[in-house]
Amino acid sequence: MFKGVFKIDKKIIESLDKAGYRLTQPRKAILEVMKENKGQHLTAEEVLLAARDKAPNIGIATVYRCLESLTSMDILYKTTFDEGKYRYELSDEEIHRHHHVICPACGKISEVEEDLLCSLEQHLEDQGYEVVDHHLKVYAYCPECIPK
Amino acid sequence: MFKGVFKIDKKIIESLDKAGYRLTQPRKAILEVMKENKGQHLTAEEVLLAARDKAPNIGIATVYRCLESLTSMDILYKTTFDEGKYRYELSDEEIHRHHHVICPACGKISEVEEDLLCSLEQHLEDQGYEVVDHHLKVYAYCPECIPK
DNA sequence: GTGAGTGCAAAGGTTTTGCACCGGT
DNA sequence: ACCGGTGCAAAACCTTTGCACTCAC
Repeated sequence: MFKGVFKIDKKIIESLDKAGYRLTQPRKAILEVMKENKGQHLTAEEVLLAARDKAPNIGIATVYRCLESLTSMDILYKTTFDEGKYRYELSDEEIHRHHHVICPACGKISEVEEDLLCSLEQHLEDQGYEVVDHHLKVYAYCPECIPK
Repeated sequence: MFKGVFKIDKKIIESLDKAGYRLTQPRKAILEVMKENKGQHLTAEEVLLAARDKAPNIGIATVYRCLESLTSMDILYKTTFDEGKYRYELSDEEIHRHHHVICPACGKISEVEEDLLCSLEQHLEDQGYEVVDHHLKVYAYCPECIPK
């Protein structure tokens, strides 16, 4: 078991341990960065820059490999907002489903809390599907950007 | 006005003309390909291969440039299913909103007809947003792929 | 001590861009 | 005839991979 770690949730440490992953300096740095930016959607490049403060020698390949393994463990959620690159966010156990509102003008991304898709998922399950996850992106001008 | 074109919808021809775009051989080929594959989600590469039958000298750069301009005119819809590349489909005026069901096992993409998001959009508009579009992706094992 | 994990650099895949030429209007 | 559009090749990006070295266990 790993010792002397306080900045990262015990639950995450245990998941890593259970999956046989070592808690290395780069992984620690990345987890801290993701925790410090909870609710944000970071690119690999952004994670790299922030992680360099904690682990100066970290390289982009390591960032990608760590983000990938953390995503496969459901510690992170990987998505894209159609910009030609991926973004990662810390998974929140309370909110498994992802609802994002994207403003076409300022690009701000906010979260919608409501889960109003239960009936749709029920409908699919009635047809023999087994729903695993969903991702809803709503494109909407935010109050500050509404065009006149 | 363009003459001698029958394979492409008059409405699309008029849109192109009104926007000042010429109806060139490559654009014609691409529009035909998209029409022949209505309901499918094609990559630029797939469009290129299919378009070569109609315009043998067409290059990938032209495909990207055409797909881009057609997308900006809302003739095509551009999206991604998190594979590291974009896919394009012919826009359907009757269905402005995009609901896709993606099977994690076989990768098949099907469409959901229902629009069950009216209440969510109403909720956002009450908060001062102006909803423009949305894209819902549901990840669900299709009946043939349900794991035992 | 051992092998998972790392850092670097090179490669891979998709998309964009520069530029001279072509072809729709 | 004009100039938007094209084709080719090169460049730009983001992401992945190969390999020798390191460090968490």
